[in-house]
Amino acid sequence: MSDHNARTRRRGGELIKAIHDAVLEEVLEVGAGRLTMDGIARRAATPRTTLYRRWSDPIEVLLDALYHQHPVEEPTPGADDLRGDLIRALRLMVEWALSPAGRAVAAILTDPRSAALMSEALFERVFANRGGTFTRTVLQHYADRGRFPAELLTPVVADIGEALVTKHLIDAGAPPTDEELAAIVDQAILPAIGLGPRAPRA
Amino acid sequence: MSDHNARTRRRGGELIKAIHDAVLEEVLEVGAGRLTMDGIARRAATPRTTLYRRWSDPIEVLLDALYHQHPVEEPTPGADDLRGDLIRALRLMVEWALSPAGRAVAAILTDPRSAALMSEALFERVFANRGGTFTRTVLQHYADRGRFPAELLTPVVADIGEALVTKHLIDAGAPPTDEELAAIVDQAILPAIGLGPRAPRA
DNA sequence: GGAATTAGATACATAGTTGTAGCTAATCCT
DNA sequence: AGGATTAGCTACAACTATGTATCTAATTCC
Repeated sequence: MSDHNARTRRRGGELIKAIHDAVLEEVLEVGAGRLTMDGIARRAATPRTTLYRRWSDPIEVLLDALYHQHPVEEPTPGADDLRGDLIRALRLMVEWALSPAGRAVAAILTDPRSAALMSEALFERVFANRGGTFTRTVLQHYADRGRFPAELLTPVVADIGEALVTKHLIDAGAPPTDEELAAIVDQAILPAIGLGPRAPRA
Repeated sequence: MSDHNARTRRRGGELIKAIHDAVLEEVLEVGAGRLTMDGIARRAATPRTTLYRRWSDPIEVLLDALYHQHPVEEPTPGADDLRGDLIRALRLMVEWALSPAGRAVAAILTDPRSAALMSEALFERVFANRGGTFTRTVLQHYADRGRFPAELLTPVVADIGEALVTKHLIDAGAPPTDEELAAIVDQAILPAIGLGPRAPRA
């Protein structure tokens, strides 16, 4: 019961969460390169001194915020619907990519300073739920059940869906529609696992 | 013959080129968000005033530099070697992506300020030689010659190669080797145009 | 209830970026 | 050769971010 409705003094976890939220908002607005302690502090409505007590520069704050982000939902393969499960997996990925955390990761990856500071640990944590897990989880599930030859599930094949979704986000600047996700599944992923270009139904 | 060996005063085109080169170097080092007139001017060894005479802020300089970049080499489909031509097309793309211009584009796309200022014209100019042309040119060539059903050459299919190369660059932080390019062609592109996962030779 | 902790409000000297201005001198053009 | 451009140089005032220091007061913990 730490948050009745009082505008009292924040402390510990509550304060840190507010700061984490602030960096993620800030990075969306100004980009990773233009993050400042000042900007973050203003947005979190806290004095800069509070930031310096915990972090030494803006990128540290950002990386820390990402590190404490909730992991993304995992795709859970359902009935016996490979095609549908793939589409759902990609939809999950789109959702993540559009979230503050997802967009912050994009900002970090192309910022020289931030990228250099990104630890192995964070890389794992962030990419485990992004780098190829969405689609791979589903494909693995159906490969294990013999719906297609397991040796076709190569690293390249596991990446096809995520790669195309990422490219769409970059090129179009907008998330792919469900039809576009379906096209990716039908025209790129399914053919690669031997379910020919003309076999939309799994 | 404007450049004997004299370290005389630069002017017009020569000066502008030096400035363009400077921004592209600068953006690689500090990122799009941390570009400053000051930094660019220092690197180009010219007073800031010279910059202000032409551009109003660092991002303008960067976008202008990109706009005047030489267009990338186009893939030229050769003998009758679809697979080889695809690999060569992707190799061209990797080359471009690693160039100053290619990396600058990546920096711009995830920087809120820069992205907002990127004009339609520049987007076209830059993406026409990137967004999907490498692989598409080759595929179109062979589709026209009936090497595979033309209706399989959808937008999604034309993007597969570029998407996977991009993803590799991001995830691995390094360019794909020739073997990896071959895997992309064999396991993702060729199956999508009906040349099954097990048919490495075109 | 009292001590320890920790957020909030200043304040400040330093440093870097920004636009602009004024002058000098090299280069181009005819 | 002479006039018009335009780069190079220097300076400056306004602003912003950086770290640090100091003091006050809210909250937590025992």
